[in-house]
Amino acid sequence: MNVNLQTHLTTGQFAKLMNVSKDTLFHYDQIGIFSPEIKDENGYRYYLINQMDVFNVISTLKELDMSLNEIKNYLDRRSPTELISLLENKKEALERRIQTLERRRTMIMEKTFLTKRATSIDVSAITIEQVNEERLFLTNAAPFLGDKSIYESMLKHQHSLKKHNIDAPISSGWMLNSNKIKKNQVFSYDHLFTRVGKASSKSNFVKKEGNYLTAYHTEGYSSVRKTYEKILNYANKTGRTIEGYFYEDVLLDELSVEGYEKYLIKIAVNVVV
Amino acid sequence: MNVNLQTHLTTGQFAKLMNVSKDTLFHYDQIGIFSPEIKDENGYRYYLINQMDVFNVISTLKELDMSLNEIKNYLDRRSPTELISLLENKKEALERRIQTLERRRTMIMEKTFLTKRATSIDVSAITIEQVNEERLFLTNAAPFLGDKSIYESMLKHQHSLKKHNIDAPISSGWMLNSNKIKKNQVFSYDHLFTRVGKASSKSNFVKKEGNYLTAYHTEGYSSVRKTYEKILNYANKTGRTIEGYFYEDVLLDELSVEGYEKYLIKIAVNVVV
DNA sequence: TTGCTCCTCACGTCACGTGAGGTGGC
DNA sequence: TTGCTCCTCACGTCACGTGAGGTGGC
Repeated sequence: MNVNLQTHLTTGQFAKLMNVSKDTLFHYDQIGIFSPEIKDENGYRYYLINQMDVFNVISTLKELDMSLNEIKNYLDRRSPTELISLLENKKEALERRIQTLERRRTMIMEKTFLTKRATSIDVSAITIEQVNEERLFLTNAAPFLGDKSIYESMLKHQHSLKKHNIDAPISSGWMLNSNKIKKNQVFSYDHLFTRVGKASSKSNFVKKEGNYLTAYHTEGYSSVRKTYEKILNYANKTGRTIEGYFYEDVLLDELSVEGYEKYLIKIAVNVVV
Repeated sequence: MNVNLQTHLTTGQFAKLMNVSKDTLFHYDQIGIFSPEIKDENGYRYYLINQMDVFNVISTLKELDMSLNEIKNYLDRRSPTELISLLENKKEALERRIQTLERRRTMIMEKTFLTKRATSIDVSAITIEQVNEERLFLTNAAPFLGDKSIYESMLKHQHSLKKHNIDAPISSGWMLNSNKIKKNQVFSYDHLFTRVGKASSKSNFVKKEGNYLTAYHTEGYSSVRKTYEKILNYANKTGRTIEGYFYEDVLLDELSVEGYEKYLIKIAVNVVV
């Protein structure tokens, strides 16, 4: 056999060069998608450097989410025109993928920020926060008739999000008109909101910038009303006027704590100082 | 059993809401990572809307490349501080991922462009092309002593790329000092180059902008010298002065054609008009 | 009753990974 | 001889997917 170790690479060498495991090369040989140029009598595989090109093609196509079978099929009928249409398809897929990952990245950063703040917060304090404008997507909440209406509202909100193609949302919460609390009416939410990012066209409501009277609730949803009233009392005592909606946000959720009772809920409402 | 179809979702409904298959939910139930809140006597599963949160957590972590087992482990010991360190890790992984995909996107666009042009080229023509500056990463080619030195050079180039962390390169090729061709010296390449994008700090050579006398070779590497001489003759005949390096690029490679003999090779050299 | 959904096995698949046990070249 | 690399099975794994065959509610 004409095996020159200067120019022919063993399975291990080629694997190293291509940043894959030897098993991968065995596997490719076995399914017939990529075999060494030379097989010695003793069964040793020898790859040529120029096989790198072919291997790179396979890697590239694989990273474009093609299965080995699809790749094999493409390679069997490859041509410049086939390649162009393949690449144009893949380009779009890739861009969608990148967008998803970008959104996920914003989500992660947002979540990290919120969680960090949540761990350093004095949950018993009432503060005034300067808040920037935010774009929200709202749906109406069902009139409150027990847990059932909460479920209904959430379900409806989810379906709306799906319908409007809002995926990987940043965060969601509830809204409640402050007049209801002022007038001591029945405690029932008006809207569910989902933050949609500044650039999004999906927003149907703008939460205006300004000063928000903010408090935290730590004892689970069932007693959340107490904190609404705490805010109202505080505003009355300090002579401030509450305006618009209460915004209810979850700072610590299932990602970091287990069960609704441990959630950290933030309640904020615009005040005219 | 207290099953209320208004507030409890069946496996199918929940699957639809979460954009996954029913099998996924069965699977999650089986491995104990995510089970329905309620199992009826007849074995029917019922999920609560608020289980969406938990499921979303799993989806999110999965998209951060965690295995179901890792996710289960994290969920079992979750806490705000654990979450923060997890997210910070994942953020970096995500950014590396996005970068890779971005590079791949440029590569795809570049490749599409080149392939499109390659299919519309008159391969027998010699033309003068206006070319922008390009940043290259060079390694020296081994002195030509047959195929072996070609392999050695390629191997060395690849190892250099790996060493300098240049992955997903745009395209590579060979360089040959035009004086050698002019003086009819032995045909042997001087460098291998890899394009590294304008912003990269990895470049160690700048291919200058200017007019490049360009021809194409279609009969495989072994006879490539003919086209070099064709260019030289053309320059002499038209009274142009050739300068610097010949750049040898492959326009159609294994991605679209099978085998070196079918490659479309582009050869270009700077001319002072 | 029909059509749709629910269930549980058990086996398949995809792209390798993981030993186990043995060979071969400097 | 030692250490490293090569090989071939065969079985495992991960995250489901795919029938097959049967049940249950409006």
